[in-house]
Amino acid sequence: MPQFWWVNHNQTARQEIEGQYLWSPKTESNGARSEFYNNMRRASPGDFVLSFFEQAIRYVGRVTEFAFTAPKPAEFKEAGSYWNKEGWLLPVFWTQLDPPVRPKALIEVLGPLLPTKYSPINPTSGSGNQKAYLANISPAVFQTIVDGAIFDHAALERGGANSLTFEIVNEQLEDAVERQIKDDISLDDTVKKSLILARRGQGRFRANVEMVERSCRLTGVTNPSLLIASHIKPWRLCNSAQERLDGMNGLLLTPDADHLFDRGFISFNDGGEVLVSPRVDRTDLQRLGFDQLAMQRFGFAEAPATWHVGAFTAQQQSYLAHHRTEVFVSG
DNA sequence: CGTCGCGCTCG
DNA sequence: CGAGCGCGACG
Repeated sequence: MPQFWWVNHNQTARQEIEGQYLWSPKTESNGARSEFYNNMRRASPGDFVLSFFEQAIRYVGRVTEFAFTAPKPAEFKEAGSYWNKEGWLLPVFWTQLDPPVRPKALIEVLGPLLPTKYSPINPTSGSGNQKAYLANISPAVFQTIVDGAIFDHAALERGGANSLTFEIVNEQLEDAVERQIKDDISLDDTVKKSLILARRGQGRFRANVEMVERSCRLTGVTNPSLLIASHIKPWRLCNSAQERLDGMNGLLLTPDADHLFDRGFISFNDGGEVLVSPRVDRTDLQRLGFDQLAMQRFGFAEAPATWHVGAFTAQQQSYLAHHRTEVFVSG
């Protein structure tokens, strides 16, 4: 069952609709957790989103990918200057709602349907709630808004095919980092070459990882030609040449395990336990190609959401600790 | 059109 | 308390 969401984004709606995404900081500027920002990680592919700005719902969107870590979009300019530079990017395919729907006009019907906490608008006045960003709403609220207006439901269904995906955005972010590396006069050419090869898990980085890791932690596969040298702390988020080339910042994974790890669907804790993100259920894991070997090896069909894959070194643990911020923890 | 201050809601 | 992707007034 899809979920339904409502986003208040008066300040950035133009950019976010144009770019087919939503972006939020991970926390408030003082570090406090925010239910509305955490909802960015709860939103799943196929969910519906209502876009609220200038006091009306003007667009309807469909989530096309899980959220992932990305810098604050440059096109925001002055808007949200107090937000952190790093946040969640949620790909959403938007279509226009015509005519726009003013919640205030429907507030008598809408009010009782709204949640008592974390509501996107005041249930009696119908005014937008400044505290709110991405708010969870009931199917009834969604239906009430959308009734009477027109949006291209078929386009929303097709939307995923031609909208932003993790691969495309990640590619853009990595390209920008790669340009910085190439322009960095403090790095010599051999280091630059190693750093750029490391992006694809090749060269010196892979050799360094192979000194630490021997097989895929999830599937047990040892054949090097079947394994990818994957960064624990993602290449695009590393802060130095040292981090990008550090063998302790890598794991050897089969491609499907790498896919799940890279997106934060699975992670590892200090004790070497596998953590499965609560936003992914078992059928999702299977659909995403979770290796049959792993299912046999760990009895996944019967097993709890965590299982043990062996100890990590202290340095690996420090990288894993960063990666775990990628894994959504409920509450 | 942008800025400012008043709200309310949340931790 | 302070923080926040709203709102309307005022220029």
